[in-house]
Order: sequence, then C-alpha cells, then structure tokens
Amino acid sequence: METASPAAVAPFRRVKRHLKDALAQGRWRPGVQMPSEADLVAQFGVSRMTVNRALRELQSEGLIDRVQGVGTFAAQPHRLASTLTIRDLHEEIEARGHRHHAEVQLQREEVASAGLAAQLGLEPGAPVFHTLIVHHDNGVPLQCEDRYVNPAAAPGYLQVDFTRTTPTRYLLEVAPLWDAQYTIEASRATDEEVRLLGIAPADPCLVMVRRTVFGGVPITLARLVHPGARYQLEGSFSP
Amino acid sequence: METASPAAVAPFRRVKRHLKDALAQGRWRPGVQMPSEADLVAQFGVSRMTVNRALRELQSEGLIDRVQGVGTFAAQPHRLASTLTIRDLHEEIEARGHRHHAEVQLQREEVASAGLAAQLGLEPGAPVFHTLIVHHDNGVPLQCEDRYVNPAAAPGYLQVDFTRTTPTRYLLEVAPLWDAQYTIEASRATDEEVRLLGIAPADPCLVMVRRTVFGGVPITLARLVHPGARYQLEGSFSP
DNA sequence: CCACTTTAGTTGTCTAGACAAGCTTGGGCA
DNA sequence: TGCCCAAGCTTGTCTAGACAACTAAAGTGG
Repeated sequence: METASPAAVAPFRRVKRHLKDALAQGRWRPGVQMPSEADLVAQFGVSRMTVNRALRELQSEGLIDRVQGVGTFAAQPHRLASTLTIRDLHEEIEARGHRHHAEVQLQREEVASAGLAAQLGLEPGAPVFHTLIVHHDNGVPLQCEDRYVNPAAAPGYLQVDFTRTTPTRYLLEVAPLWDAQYTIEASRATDEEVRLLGIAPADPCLVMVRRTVFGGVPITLARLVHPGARYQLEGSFSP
Repeated sequence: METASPAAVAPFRRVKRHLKDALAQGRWRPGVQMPSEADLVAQFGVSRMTVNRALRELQSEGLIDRVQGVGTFAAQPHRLASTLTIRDLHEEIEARGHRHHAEVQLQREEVASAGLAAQLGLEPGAPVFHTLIVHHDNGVPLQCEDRYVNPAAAPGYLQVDFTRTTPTRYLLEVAPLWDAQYTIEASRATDEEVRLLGIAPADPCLVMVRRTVFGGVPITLARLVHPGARYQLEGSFSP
C-alpha cells in the first residue's frame, strides 16, 4: 500500500529547490555572487557532497555559473536555449495512432558534385548514395526526404528496404552516436517535391536541412520538406 | 600504465568515456542490461560514488536508462532531443553586426476574447495587454510580433518603450524563470502582416506560436511571423 | 496450484573527511 | 613603489561506508 507518508524529499532536492525558487524571485541579479558551498552546508545542515550535487545540477541546467577558486554566480538569463524534440517521423506518426507508409522514389549510387563532395568530405566525382523517399501519414504525403549518404559511413545503405525502416533509424544503428546541425526555414518546394507531395506550387513548406557527422566524418546530408499545412514542430524551453 | 601525465583525467570521466565509447560502438544493443555499479567499481578500482556520478551524467544525457532495483540499460535512441537556440531577436541581430530597430504598431489594453482568455487563464472579458511590433534588421522587416500579455504577470507592460528593449527581454526581467511551449510551422501571413513585413501575400513565412507560463500562471501568448526568405532557425543535436 | 514470504541484487542517496587546483589578497622584501 | 609569495578562500573530485527503496526470483506453506 502507499503509505502516503511525507516521503521525505531528498536533501539535495531541498537545496536545489530553495535556490531555484530564490533565483526565480530574482534574489540574486545576474552575475551576482551566491552563497558558497560552505554557507549552504551550514544553512541546511547537510554534507558538502549534497550541496555540491544540487549546485552541479543547477549549473548543468544553466541557472548558475561556477568558477573554481572564485565562487558561484547567478547566470545571465540571455541564452534562451530551447530543446526542440525532433523524433523519427515513423515513430511520430505511429505515436499518433496513424499509419506510416514510405514510397521509395529513388535509391541509387551517384557521382558527387563538387558542392556535395565538399559537404560530405569526399573527393569530387566520388560515389555517393542518394535516396528520395516520400513519407505518408494515413496515406497523406507528409514529408519528402532527399538524402545523400557517405558510402564509407554506411556501406549497406543501398540494400536497405526503406519501406520497412527509415534512413534515420538505419543510420542510428550503423552509427549510434552522432552530431547534427540543421537549419529550418519556410520556403516553397521544388517542382518535383510539389508533385510528390501533392500540393500547390505556391504552398508554403517547412524545410529542414540537416547535416550529420560522426566522429568528425560527415555521414549524411538531408533535405526534409513538409507541407506547412500538415506539419508543425513542437518544443519547449526555459531560460 | 597511464595517468603519468600531470593533469590526470578525473576518474569519473574515465568511466564515463569508457561507457560512452562502448555505447558508440554498439557494444550493448538498446534495451540490453549494462554492467552494474558494483561491476564498474571492481573494473575501474574506484569508489561507488564515482561510478554513480558517471552513470548519472550519462543518464541525464539520455544515453542510458536506469531503474532502481533492476539495473542499467542502454537507452533506446528514440528521443532525438535537439537543442534549438532561439535567442532574443535584438541580440541575434546585433550579434550579426546589424542594426536592430523596432516599430511599435500597437500597444494597448483590450478585452480578452473567450479563446484568448482560456489560453491566458483569464475570465472572458477581462482586460489583456496587446502589442504589435515589427522588428527590422538593418531596416528590413524581419519579424512581426503579435503578443498578448497577462496584466497580472507584468503590470507595467504598457508603459515600456519597446523601441529601446524587446518584450522578451522585459518579461525576462519581470519573471526571470519561466517555461515556454511553442509550435513552428510554415504558412502564409495575414493581410496585415503582409503589409507590415512588405512581402507578397503568397510568400511562405515561418510562424512560431509561443505560450509562456511562470509557476503555472500563463504570462504571454505570442505569434512571431518571419518572412521565409529572410530568416532561418539553426540548431544542433545528438541522440 | 496458488499466494505469500524471504532473499539477493540493484539503484538512490547521504555522510564526514580528505586532497587538489584555482583565484584573491595582503604582507614582506628589495 | 613595485614585485613576489604565502594565506585563505573557493570549487572540483574522490573515498569508504552506510542505509533506504525497489525489483525479481527463489523458497515456503496452504
């Protein structure tokens, strides 16, 4: 049974909560020095490791700055770093209880142009893998995925059946940890994308260009085009 | 024998590095149980607190899942949580070395409609602050900011001179810590926005709708419209 | 066969003390 | 005056042990 007992809150959470509340009330202006670990140890009657953990977590949340040998300071609230959740489209669709279906328009080896080669860290003229896939949500085209892949990073890419898995998911298996940079903008689709997505040429689209590197080696370059009326990104952030 | 170097790497970093590399090489398939803290203590000859810190940080990075009483598991690489940096527009423009200039089209008290009242946690018919501001980058309209503010959260909002500061920045001073949810989509601008931004009616726009709450109390609701050709979001993430 | 209890293994957290490393400041000395 | 250096503060990290909370599996009694 649930004793509904007070379930004593962990001391490091108490310390953290206290500081977070005080920061929220503007008790320390940005850049101002805050109590030292020793101060908090005395104030809360806990060990230094406990205070340290609270402060370390607040630091990782960007609420405070700490400098060895100097002290702890209220952070400047400038950086509005938000976390935007971009899930694999397949999972996102299925999470909505819808049916996902991919049409592979193109899956072949091509010769890299100069610009493409530069972005993928290849020699101009080197082979590169190219796929063009349209993803459907309950039969409605939701994303046009134009992707180039570095053959060295995913040799088996051309053999994958992308009606059964997604390139993102496959690449995640081949290279579990990578970094990606992306840009998001609103623009029109190309003529081909207009045809594949079944939209009007003037319809606004959300275009994401994503470049992925794994250990310094570029893996893939993707252009993801979504009809603006059918797709939106969601996220949240706190300063 | 390593660590003969002057700045020996902190033990918890060694443990973390080791696990991170092994995960990157796919040593444990997602969902598979990983070594316990006791295993790692024996393997690295460090104390449990040290191992615990390494694991706790990996967990906060989303690389592993930990369940009390059960064990540690390689995380499913599902959640592609990216950090999208959305800075204050004023700072963003000035960081580019450009000149920022705001035109306040409207700054007044209005009566909340039913839908607006619901979103701001007000009674229908209650007063609400409304501003409409166009932000320029070197004289070019870059953003049309249509914002409603809960009067209780920022009583002085109507007196602020928004040619000298931005609403985001002002609200950050009034309420240092808040949470925001937002959606981003591509769509067309309204007739008024078309006029204010000096674009064509059919031009695609990046529209961000942002809702901000502070301690459970809604603060503000903003619609930010950017001409697609002049603005793009940038970010990065790692799974 | 089922329901309950025990037990071993796991993570969650705290403690008290220790040493290292970095910064600031004031005193001593030339 | 100007320079160097040692206190004295700060954060960064580790240790060895302890107890609590939780889970799953093995054992036990009806």
